[in-house]
Amino acid sequence: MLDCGFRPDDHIYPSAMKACGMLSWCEFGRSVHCLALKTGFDGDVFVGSSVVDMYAKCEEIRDARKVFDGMPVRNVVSWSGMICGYTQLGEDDEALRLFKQALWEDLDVNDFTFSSVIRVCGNSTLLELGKQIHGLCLKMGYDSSSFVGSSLVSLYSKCGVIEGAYQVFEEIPDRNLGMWNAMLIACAQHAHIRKAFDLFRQMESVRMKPNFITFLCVLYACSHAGLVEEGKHYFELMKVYGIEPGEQHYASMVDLLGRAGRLRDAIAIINEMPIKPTESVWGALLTGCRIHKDTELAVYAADRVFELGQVSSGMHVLLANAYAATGRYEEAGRARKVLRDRGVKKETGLSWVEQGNCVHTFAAGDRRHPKSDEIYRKLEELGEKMERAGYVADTSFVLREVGSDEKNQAIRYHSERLAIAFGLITFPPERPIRVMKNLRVCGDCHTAIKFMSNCTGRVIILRDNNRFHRFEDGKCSCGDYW
DNA sequence: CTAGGGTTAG
Repeated sequence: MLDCGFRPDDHIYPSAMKACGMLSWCEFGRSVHCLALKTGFDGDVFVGSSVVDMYAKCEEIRDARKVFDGMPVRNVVSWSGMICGYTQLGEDDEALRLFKQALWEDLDVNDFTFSSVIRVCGNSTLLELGKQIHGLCLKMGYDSSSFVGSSLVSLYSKCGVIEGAYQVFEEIPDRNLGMWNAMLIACAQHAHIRKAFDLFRQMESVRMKPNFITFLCVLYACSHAGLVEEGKHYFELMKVYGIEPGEQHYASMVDLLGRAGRLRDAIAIINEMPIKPTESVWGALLTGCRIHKDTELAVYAADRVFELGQVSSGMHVLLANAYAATGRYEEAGRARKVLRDRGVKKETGLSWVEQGNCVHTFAAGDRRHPKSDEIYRKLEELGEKMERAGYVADTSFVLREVGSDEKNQAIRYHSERLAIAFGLITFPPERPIRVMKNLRVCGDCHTAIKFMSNCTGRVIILRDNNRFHRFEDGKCSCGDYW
């Protein structure tokens, strides 16, 4: 067009920008942006908004912000684009700050804006803030949108309030695929397996066509319940719907079979894959190996990961832990040394609990919390009760070679226990204690928390890196399969 | 007379 001597106008620039953003063609986008500046279109709100979006999609958020700040006129699209840009990069704080500023400046936010900002709350498990924004949404009449609805379903689910997710789902009868998928994944995370299968049937009966994400959701549900046959059924069903299984579906199947102890079947799936197995596929196998203590196979899988030339810290930790779990501390140490030499950091285990507008975070053995003394006293006191009820600490989950006293100490103060104790001394008895953790809960803590729920009569909801555990009356919703 | 920019689910 330019070669033919035509000049782009205020309609053409946004389209060109959109294309650059979708392709992540940052440099090309920058040139078009320059041309818009030179030809005097930079003051146009459509052009400006599209430039903001283009830079945000190219992960050049600072350039996006520079353009945003320089816009003479901004509207709801410009604000939403900027907020959404921050959410896509995981800059949750900045997204929320901007949203607040938009409200402060009396700008009308709409369903686009709400959907983005609710997602932020979900990602950061900010239940209280999320609820407030949900309320605002109702007040402003944006609560019937499927986009807002799926963000809300996901928010409540991620924050451990599955009832809230169901309620939002029921209240929005006009559901699109994203909303069904959000509800499905919520069921999977909370181990409401029959409900997940029900939903899938309902989708079929209302002729909502599942997509590749839908199948990831149901496979995930099967994996969490150890339902191998059902998983195979859905995997086969993909063909009927004409959906080619991707890397993630294979990883899911390997995860399902591996967790269920069918490690040979898992290997068979990998061998039959028409595409090259990726790190996540081998990672799923490693997880199965760890659970079922098959160190030989774990080493084999780890070797394959090394061949891919990729290093992610989780992968090395899996290998190191596989060695340690069978008492081969020397090799575990060697694996850790590889981690250190390559500068890979193991993620610190953290647990957090939300109270009002605060998030209280704990690490294992942490004494930094102002209420530390009270928390540890609570754990001591509760520990005695638990032991009288039959709890015995299982120190095989301590993955370091230390004396048994030290092991006992290490395991008593894992981060989730500190967070739960904080909840016990802070929240009224009828309120469930919701704790989030970034790593997998260890077997001993899982047992201990069952005793805790029994000895205190409290409902404890713990999210680990993978799923939710709901402890009540000495039992866990995962049925001890996780 | 028409036309352009921003969202969800893993």
